[in-house]
This record gives sequence, structure tokens and C-alpha cells, in this order.
Amino acid sequence: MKGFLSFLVLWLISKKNMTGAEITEELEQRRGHRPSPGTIYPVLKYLTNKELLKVDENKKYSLTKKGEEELDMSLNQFFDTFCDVDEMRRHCHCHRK
Amino acid sequence: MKGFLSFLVLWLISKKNMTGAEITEELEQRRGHRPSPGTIYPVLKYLTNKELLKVDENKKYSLTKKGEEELDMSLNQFFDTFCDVDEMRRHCHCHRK
DNA sequence: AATTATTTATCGGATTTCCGATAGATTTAA
DNA sequence: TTAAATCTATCGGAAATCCGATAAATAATT
Repeated sequence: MKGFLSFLVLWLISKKNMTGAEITEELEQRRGHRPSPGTIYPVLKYLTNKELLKVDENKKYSLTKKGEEELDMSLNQFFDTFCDVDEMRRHCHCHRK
Repeated sequence: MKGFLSFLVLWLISKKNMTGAEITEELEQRRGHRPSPGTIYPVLKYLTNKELLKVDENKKYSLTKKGEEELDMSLNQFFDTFCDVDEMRRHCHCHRK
């Protein structure tokens, strides 16, 4: 529950506060398949319990201060791992049909 | 076994043919922790069985034609999911201490 | 050649991750 | 105000993921 999906959810919510349904929709757009309700709601609950997300009266999730810090750390980790992301993109684009 | 680790291994080997030990080393550099032998060798076996990798007499792994195609597809998927990777990086860097 | 160190490989199991089914809650439409 | 549709939430279980322990194979050192 603390894998790539959590990371992606934090990132998406950092860009725009969203409800569970909106997050589901956005994930489907990006990944090409829709996460099941049994996937996304437990993730949101987990992140809320960890106080990385908070939710308002309209069920819109937003990052807490702690969530922003966690996101920053995860982004750093991400770019450590994918330090050559520009090269990845070039490789990707030059092979595009 | 077909998750992010496989993707990363394919990418690393596409840049440079490596042995299991060298891949382990490179992953440790990037991620900050060393994958256990019980993790990395099954992944290499899995990718070899799927004919995405081949291995020479010195145990150096390299991509097969099929492996290159798989990598291309995975890279496309990656950049679909992280379509705003530049924004991610900016966000990341501007928060760096 | 014998010993030691390193690398490769397998195995069983612990944990994580994710899903489909189900149900309750909320919203929308009739 | 019902009825229908959508959203939210939980549950149990299936599958994926990863590890540590162990052992076999290979390489390096003495």
C-alpha cells in the first residue's frame, strides 16, 4: 500500500485536490486501466491514517504538511532511481512509431 | 516479478550489458538499498525465460530483440503515467535543501 | 592444489498489493 | 418522494513481490 500507487496518488493530489472518483479517473487516463474501488479507497484511507492526506466535507483529498514532505522525499528517491530519465525519454521517443 | 524492478533491470541492461552482481551494484547505487540475491536472480531468470534477456558465457546479460521491444513499450507506459515528469522534477528541485 | 571469497541459484515463507464482491451512503433523476 | 445511479467503503482472498537462508558453482588467493 506504500508503493508506486501511493506515490502517484500523492503527486496527483499535490497538483489538484480530488475526490476518490476523480483520482480513479485520472489514474485510468494515465495508466490505461482503472484501479478497482477495492484498491483506491484503502490507499486513500492508508494515506489519511498516516496523516499524509486530509479530506474535506466534500470528500476532496488534499496533502497535509506531512504529505508534502513525504512527496518531496519520494520525488527525490524517484529521481535518484531514474537519474537518467531524459535519456529514457529520448530512447522512448526515437523508437516511437 | 514483472513490476518496476523488471522494468528497471531492462533499462539498465539496455545501457550496458552486466552480470547479476553488477546489476545488483547499480541498483544499490540508485535506490539506496541492495536487492537481495533472492530477489535479483529470480528476476533475471524470469526475464530470460520470457526471452527478453539473453546471457553470454561470462554471465553478462543483454537484451534480446524482444527485450528491446518490451522495453520500448514499458518506456511508453512509463511516460504515459508520468507525463508530467518535468513538472515533477521542478517540484522536486525547488524543494531541495 | 587447497582454501577462501564471491557470485549465482533455489527454496519457502512473510509481506505487500490488488482485485471482485458486497453493502452502505450520497447524489441525481423521474 | 421514490427509484436509479454513482460514489464510498470494507472484506476476504488471490497473486505478486521480496527477502533471508542455504547451497552450488565459479573465481581469486595462498
